[in-house]
Amino acid sequence: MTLMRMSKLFSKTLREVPADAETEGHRLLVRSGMITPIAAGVYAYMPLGLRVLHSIQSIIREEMDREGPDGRAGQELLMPSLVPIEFYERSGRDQTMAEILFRLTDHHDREFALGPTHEEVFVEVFKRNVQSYRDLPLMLYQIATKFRDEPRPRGGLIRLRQFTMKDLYSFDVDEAGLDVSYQMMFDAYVRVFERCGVPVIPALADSGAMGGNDTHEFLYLTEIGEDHCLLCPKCGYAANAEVATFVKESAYADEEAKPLEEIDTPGLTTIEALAEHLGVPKSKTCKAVFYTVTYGDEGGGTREDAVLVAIRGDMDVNESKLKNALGAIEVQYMDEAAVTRAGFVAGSASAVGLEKMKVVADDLVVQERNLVAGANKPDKHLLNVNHDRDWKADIVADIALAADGMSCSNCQTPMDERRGIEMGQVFKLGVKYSEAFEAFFLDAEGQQRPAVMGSYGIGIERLLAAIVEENRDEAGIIWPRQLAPYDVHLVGLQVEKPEVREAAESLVGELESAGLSVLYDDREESPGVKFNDADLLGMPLRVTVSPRNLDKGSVELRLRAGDENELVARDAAVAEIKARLASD
RNA sequence: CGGGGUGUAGCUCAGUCAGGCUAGAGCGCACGGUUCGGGACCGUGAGGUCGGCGGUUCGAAUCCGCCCACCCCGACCA
Repeated sequence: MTLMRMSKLFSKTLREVPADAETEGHRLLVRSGMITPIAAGVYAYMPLGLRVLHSIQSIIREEMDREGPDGRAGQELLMPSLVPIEFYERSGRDQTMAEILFRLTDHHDREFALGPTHEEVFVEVFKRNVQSYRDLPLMLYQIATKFRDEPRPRGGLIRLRQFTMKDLYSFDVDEAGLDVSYQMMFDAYVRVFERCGVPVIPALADSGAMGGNDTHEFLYLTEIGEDHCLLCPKCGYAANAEVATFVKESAYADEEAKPLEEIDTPGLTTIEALAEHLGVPKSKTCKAVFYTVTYGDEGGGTREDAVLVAIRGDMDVNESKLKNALGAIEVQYMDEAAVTRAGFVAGSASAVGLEKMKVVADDLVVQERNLVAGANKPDKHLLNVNHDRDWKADIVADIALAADGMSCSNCQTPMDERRGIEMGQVFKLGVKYSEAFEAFFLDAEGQQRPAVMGSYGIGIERLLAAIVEENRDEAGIIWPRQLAPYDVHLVGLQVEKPEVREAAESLVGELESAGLSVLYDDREESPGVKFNDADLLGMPLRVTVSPRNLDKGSVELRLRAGDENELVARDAAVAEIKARLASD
């Protein structure tokens, strides 16, 4: 359809916004009638909104199908949403993703999940079709609906429970091949976001429940984002706060160890209060934080344990790093009540004298000398606590959270902390799934080897949300030309007058013949209503046909992104319109 | 899952604290008329299980209990 008459258009614009609209972009999408909320994290996509989603998908398909240097390219297919639970049991993700998995049971008590992601299904299908290295490399993808029972959907289209994802999976003979696939997808993603008019930065990320090694997220930087990342203004280092490293300079490593001393600290249960009372910087203290840790075991079950985490008092624990250091499925912060219940002294805890408890220490705190730490007795702390002498960590690792102003580990420049939304992520998975599913191929030497995999996702609705967030003003959406539902918004004023209607209809015909798509406002509404709707809906170019203009033998053009009206001769209208759109 | 909030017409909301006649407004919608370059105006009209169930009461949108949905903060999250 290259023409839509607004008198026939199913969705209508809203003068008032549903109260629960969240971000400005979300408000505009709802007000413009492009999307309609159905349930928490579930939306209906109306005709105009769907056209944009389709345009986004076309761009993504073009970039996925583009041939790489050695001729490899994505091939599109479609996997089911209904996936037998065994698939996820086999990869262990029925456990690691248990909370977000939508499960259902059929009439024969057979269990299924609504696919939250499809590594398992792709690797199974791969296995059935590939036996030889001659078939590799392969890149398979789909654009399909995913289901995730998010504990808390939010931000309009930012965190949905049902959404569309483009997910591509690469299969290579070895790591070197994976590197090629990964780089290809990385480059393709840069092009996709560029073409969609959304600025992103690739940032180092955590692979989390996906498994695997290298991974980058493509972050759209915005105040409404839920991810935190650290950016180095000098060398360009960019990383999600979950994995961001920074320079840790020890402050007291050179001090002579002094004798341990117990002091009274009545009522001092926070690092701030303690440091202030003693007149020392927070960095001179050692903070103890307790976590309940969940590990997966061989049988597919889980077991829990408690750990004490020691970190310098001026820093916070990075739970992702902690989880990775422990090889755990989950770590859960123990609040004061839980700590007390577990028999520890909240506010005066430390690893000193704590037997048979696993202790994880940040790699900085173990270097420092003569720190202040809890005495594990109410209202008592210890001075001059030293690692090795007074306590010993079972695991020493970088588990500190990077924060604004900390120094870049590449170039020592202070980094900026920013918020962002993850638009897409690329993972080097390695052989985790191919081994679990025995997806082997025979190499040139006749050796059986697991395919080396990568996986690459883009959230389509999230991208839509970012596009609107990025391309708007007070009046409405300003679609980038390549994504606009229609090229031209043709407004007929006083269309009940035959001369206006005839002029508008004939111009519509000419525009269609010229290959342009047209949203034609043929409603009998006042000019204000029509202009405001045109601004709200955001087509790149507005063309006004009215008695006033026709009297001058003209029509009027106005770029949505600009603020100038321009009269052009009716006879030259199509050529002028094409020129305006091309230069937009 | 913890904390907070909201649920009354298609939308935005008032009315609930202090129970009382046919439950209201604006916008939208329908019809008629006047208008026509930035969300016009006049008139007429349709539209409601007051989130649900139960209770208290002569009487419940209003008080009590349970439940549900949605939103916000946190936990959580590829």
